[in-house]
Formats: sequence, C-alpha cells, structure tokens
Amino acid sequence: MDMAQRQQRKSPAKPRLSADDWADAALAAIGEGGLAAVAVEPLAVRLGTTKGSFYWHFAGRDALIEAALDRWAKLHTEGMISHVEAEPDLRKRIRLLFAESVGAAASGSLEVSLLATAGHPQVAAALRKVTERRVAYVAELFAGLGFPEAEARRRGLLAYSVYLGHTQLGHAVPSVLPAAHEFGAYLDESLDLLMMR
Amino acid sequence: MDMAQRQQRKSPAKPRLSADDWADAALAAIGEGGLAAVAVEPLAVRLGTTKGSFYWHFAGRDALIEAALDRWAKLHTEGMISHVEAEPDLRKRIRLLFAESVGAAASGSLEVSLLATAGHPQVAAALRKVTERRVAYVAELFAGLGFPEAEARRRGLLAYSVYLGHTQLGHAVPSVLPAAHEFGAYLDESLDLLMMR
DNA sequence: GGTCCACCGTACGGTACCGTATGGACATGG
DNA sequence: CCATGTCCATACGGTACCGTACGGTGGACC
Repeated sequence: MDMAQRQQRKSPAKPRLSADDWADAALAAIGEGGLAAVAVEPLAVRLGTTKGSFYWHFAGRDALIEAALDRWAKLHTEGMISHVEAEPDLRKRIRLLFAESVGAAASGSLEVSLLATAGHPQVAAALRKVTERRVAYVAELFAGLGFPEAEARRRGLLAYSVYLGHTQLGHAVPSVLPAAHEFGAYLDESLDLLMMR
Repeated sequence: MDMAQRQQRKSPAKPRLSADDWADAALAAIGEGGLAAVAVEPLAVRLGTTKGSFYWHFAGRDALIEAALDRWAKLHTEGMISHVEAEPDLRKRIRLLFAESVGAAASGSLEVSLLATAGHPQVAAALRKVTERRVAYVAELFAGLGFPEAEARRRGLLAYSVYLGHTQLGHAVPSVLPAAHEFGAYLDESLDLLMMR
C-alpha cells in the first residue's frame, strides 16, 4: 500500500482540513446566506470538525473572509476570461462570455451576496478589483469591434450592467425572465442591440 | 394653547412613537446594514427608546419586517410611476423614469440590500410583487413606442436589467461609472440603443 | 518504537441579540 | 381626583456566536 499518499482509506477517516477547505466553505456560506453566514461554529459543523481546527488555520473571522475573497477573485474572473479567449471569432467570443457568465451566475448567488455587502471594507476592495477588471475586458472586446475607445467603454459598461441586473433578477425574481427555451433568442437580440452602430 | 394636538413643545419632550416610526427606522437600517441590521435593541437605541416600546407595537421582529416591506413597496413603485405619468411625451417619459430611478437609487442602497436577501420569504414576496409591476410598466412604455408585445417585453426586461445593474455598480464600485458631467450623455446613448429598431 | 509537533477536541468566559414579565408614567374621561 | 387604558422602562432568562486556553492524538521522522 502506497504510504506516500496522505490518507484516504475509508469514509470515516479523519479528513485533516486545509485552510482552503475553510475558504471554500466560507464562499459557499456567502452564496447561501451572505457574509453574515460566515460564522465559525456553523461552518465547523458543516465541515464535520470544530473551532479548534479553524483557529489553528486562521487568526480569526476576518482572515477567513480575506482568504475566501481572494479565492473568489482568482477563480471567477481570470478563469472565465482565459476560457473565452480560446474562441477566435470576436462576436462569438462576446456571446460566449455572456452566455457562460449568466449561466454560471444562475447557479449560486455568490456575486449577489457580495454586492449586497459592498459596505464591508474587505468586500469593497475585492469587488472593486474584480469589477474594474471585468469592465475593462468587456470594453476591450467592444473596442475590437471597431468602436472608438470612449464608446467602447460606455458599451462595455452598459453590457456589464445588463449582466449584473440579469443576475439579480435570476436570483430574486426568476419568473420575470424569459423561459429557458427562449433564452438563446433573448441573449442574441440583447447582444445585437448592444453591438449595434 | 391647542390641546387637541398630541404634544410637540420642545425637543426633549417624549416623542411617543408610532408603528410607522419603527417601520421607517427598519427601512433605514436595511439600507445601511441589510436585513440583518433590523435588530430590535439597536433600533431602540437609535430611536431613543427601549424594547418596551417595540413589543407594544409589534408581535416580534418578523412583524416589523413585514410592515417595513409593505411600506417600501408602496412608496418606491407606485409613487415613481404616477410621478412620471405626468410627462406627456413618451420618449421623454422613459428618459425621466430612468433618470429619476437611477438618481433615487444612488442615494441609499435599500434595493441592493433587499435583492441580497431574496432568500428570505417575506423579502422574496415583496420583491416579486414590486419587480413584476415595474417590468410590466416598462414593457408597457416600450409597447407604446410601437414595438409588438413580445418585443416590448424583452426590451423592458433588458432596460430593467440595466437599471438594476447600474444601481449595483453605483453602490459597490462607483468609480467605474461615468463622471457626473458625462452621465446625461451616457443615459441618452443607452436609452437610444434600447429604443432602436 | 519512541519522540515530536501539526492538528484537532473541549471547556470556558464574553458579547449581542431575542422575547417575556411586570411595574410605572402620563394623559384622558368619569 | 381617582380610575383606566396606552405606552414605555427595566430586569430577567435564553440562544448563538466569538475568541482563548489547554489538553489530547496520531502520523512523520529519526
């Protein structure tokens, strides 16, 4: 038996958590109950451990939030951008970006919860960084379509606003959104409008 | 001296709060700290009274939330609609609606906070009612421009998404938005795009 | 195969809030 | 001027969470 591996024999073997496990659990909690749901004792229950583990890995609740936000910024922005960059056709790339982003946001209200806690200093910093990067990227795509820089920036901002608003609606009042089978057409029409000269 | 009036002589005269005073304070608290900030004891401090007053007027925290949400739904939807209905020109009415709505949302993050708590049953019900009303109204305006019903509905939804997303940005990352002196032009261009055939 | 230490369990005290109970304060009508 | 109803203050017990202290354990490494 390979002893180099940590340990993974049967289910009830103690998992030995890492700091990232706690950060992931915190992100999940934010998505479900907002920043206020990042509470050490409930998370410990969820992870099948105790506070003793947590305070070994982190100095306190704030440190956990910081780690979770860093993780979010990395995974949900650069990951998506590099993914759609594989598409060579510019218009298709824009469509792909929005389709994937809206789809990703539909499953999980993490972004909505974070937007809601923009008053929190750590969250505000993370949001600022992520948002500026995303808007700049979308503006860059529009510039590639031939719009002058200022115009591309305005259209990118408008498009990002649509994305954010749509996400909110999908989370809060999905009944007002088009049915799934109409969604492709709705997306096409919306993007056509945004790219119209 | 008129004895029919309740009492309002000097500042340090006991105010004798009403249930609506508590509901307004709750709305203010939601705007500042989200639904979680609707906590009886802090509100009592803010109102310069104690829990004794609160539990006289309300059965509990849930009853206060319900009252606050009812108040919000009335004030922030029908009020705005009847206000812009005074404008006879349709395109100007649409522009007025968005200018005023965005302006109102800029001062106070009540809506953002509510969107974030869409998981809460009472909030979800209030949001559903308000959102459906608003989207229907915007769609009606677009229908008035000559768009067929389904198209008007899609455009109305898109426009409302823009409003929501813009509100989020204004609250969370205002630095990405156009500067104040460019905002009028940005609004005009955005609406032109949304109303384009 | 013993030692060490990263990792975790448990117990404790502190804080912030909810909701209840109960006794005033104060105006109004008898 | 006292009785009554409305409204509020205070005190209390309960719960959920934070953070600390410290004792235990089990795998890595010699």
